[in-house]
Amino acid sequence: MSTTGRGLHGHVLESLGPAIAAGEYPPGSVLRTDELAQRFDVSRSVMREAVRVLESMHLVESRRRVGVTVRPKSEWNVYDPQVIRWRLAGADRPGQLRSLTVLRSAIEPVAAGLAAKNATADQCAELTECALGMVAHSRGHQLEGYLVHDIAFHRVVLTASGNEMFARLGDVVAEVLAGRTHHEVMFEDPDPAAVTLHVQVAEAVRAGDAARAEHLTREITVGALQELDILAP
Amino acid sequence: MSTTGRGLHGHVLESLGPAIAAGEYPPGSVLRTDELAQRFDVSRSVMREAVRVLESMHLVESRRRVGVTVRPKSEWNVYDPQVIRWRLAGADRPGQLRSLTVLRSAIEPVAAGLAAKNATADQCAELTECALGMVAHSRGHQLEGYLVHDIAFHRVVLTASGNEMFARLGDVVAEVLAGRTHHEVMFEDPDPAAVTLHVQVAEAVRAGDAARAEHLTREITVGALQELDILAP
DNA sequence: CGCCAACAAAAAGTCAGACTTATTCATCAC
DNA sequence: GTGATGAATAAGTCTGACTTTTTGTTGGCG
Repeated sequence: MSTTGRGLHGHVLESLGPAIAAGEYPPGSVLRTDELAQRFDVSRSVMREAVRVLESMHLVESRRRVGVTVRPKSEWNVYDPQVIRWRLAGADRPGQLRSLTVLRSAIEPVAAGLAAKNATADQCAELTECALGMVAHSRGHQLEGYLVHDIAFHRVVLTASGNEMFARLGDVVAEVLAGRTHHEVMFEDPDPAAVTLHVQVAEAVRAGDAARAEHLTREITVGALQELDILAP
Repeated sequence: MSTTGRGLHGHVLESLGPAIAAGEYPPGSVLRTDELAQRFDVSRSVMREAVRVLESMHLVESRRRVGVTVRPKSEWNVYDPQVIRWRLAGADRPGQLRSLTVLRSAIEPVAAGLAAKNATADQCAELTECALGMVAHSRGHQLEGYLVHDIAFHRVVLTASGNEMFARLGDVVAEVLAGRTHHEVMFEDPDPAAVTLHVQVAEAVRAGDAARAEHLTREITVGALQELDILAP
């Protein structure tokens, strides 16, 4: 599932990245390339490549004579899927999940509205298929099957919006939904009302009713916010 | 203004990144590290570091025996500020500006609503200061001064929302606003209605009126969409 | 006592070359 | 035609020497 890990430098990243993302090294901490190379038992070339990648994510800054310093969290490229994964794997997973859910609540309704205008016939069909799959797996503890269709549903909506920025949030939404199912309390079957809303969104998109698609999706995201107690009930 | 450029590998990136982002190399194009190193007159080590960064942005993929292949645009990390800058500097600048403006229209109203709940007293003061600055520079071709306060205003709102994901869009919004002023037709003074809206948003945030702040900001973004003919007038 | 300049140390940056490894393609036997 | 064998290729890795920038210190001078 993870995209990195190929090559030695990937291996190093997989170990060092999460550590930094988890705040193990407070902002301003200084790492030396040579020391890191020794610690991970790789050559300086490999370690330098890893540092370059961390630098491109704005997790660290490399300066001559001083070393590799960890940047404050406020400067990180928090939209980098890799960084998101690393943070979700770490200590501030709950906070990260909250931030991302709020982001969802802003993006997805607008995306659904655009999808109603721009979705192709194929995408409409795929959407109803996903919604029906959700219905089919909504009862009797088929959480995994439900999740698959839920993820696919939201991914199609984001893609069908026609906006590339929205489309690229598909992976993020997938992480959030999967996280909710796997790590949060989610032993019971999904809320029937939420399932119905998804079906209705699919209908609205097919009908080209942008306002309705947006409104219904907003109700879905409001539900997601309430689950995390971000909104008052 | 640009964060990259330090070191040889930065120079290479500054040249190769925009070229790829501009679509100069169609998806699937194959580059060889050694050839690139020769072309840019740098050592392989340096070129490898540059390629690693491009790889972390998902602009290219490096595979043994085949080379460095350019990925399809749909896989790029389009939220990477560097990638955004590169694309804004290239041929599909208009499309990029449209995508980002739509993104703004989704994010900023929600951010303003949250800001109304979470903004500190300092942030409220800063906000009104920005709004007043906009008013002060809204007449008599003081576009640069107006822009500075406009950017600051939106940055404060995004930061005051308390959501780190929103906060990190400050730079993106700045790019969009600056782009509109510098490269689009913007010879006349800003729309007085827009200026008023900003002042009112500042008031709503200070008053803690989330719904009003969100609604007013939505009106601002609708105006931005109309400017680009994304919405019917 | 304070300030500026020269100097020395430290760590990243750069380079060149040799070697390893995975992958692909072509060849050949079956 | 299919599957195994092998050679070619380009990335991956390592090492060691060298350069450059930055920082902190030292020492001289006002």
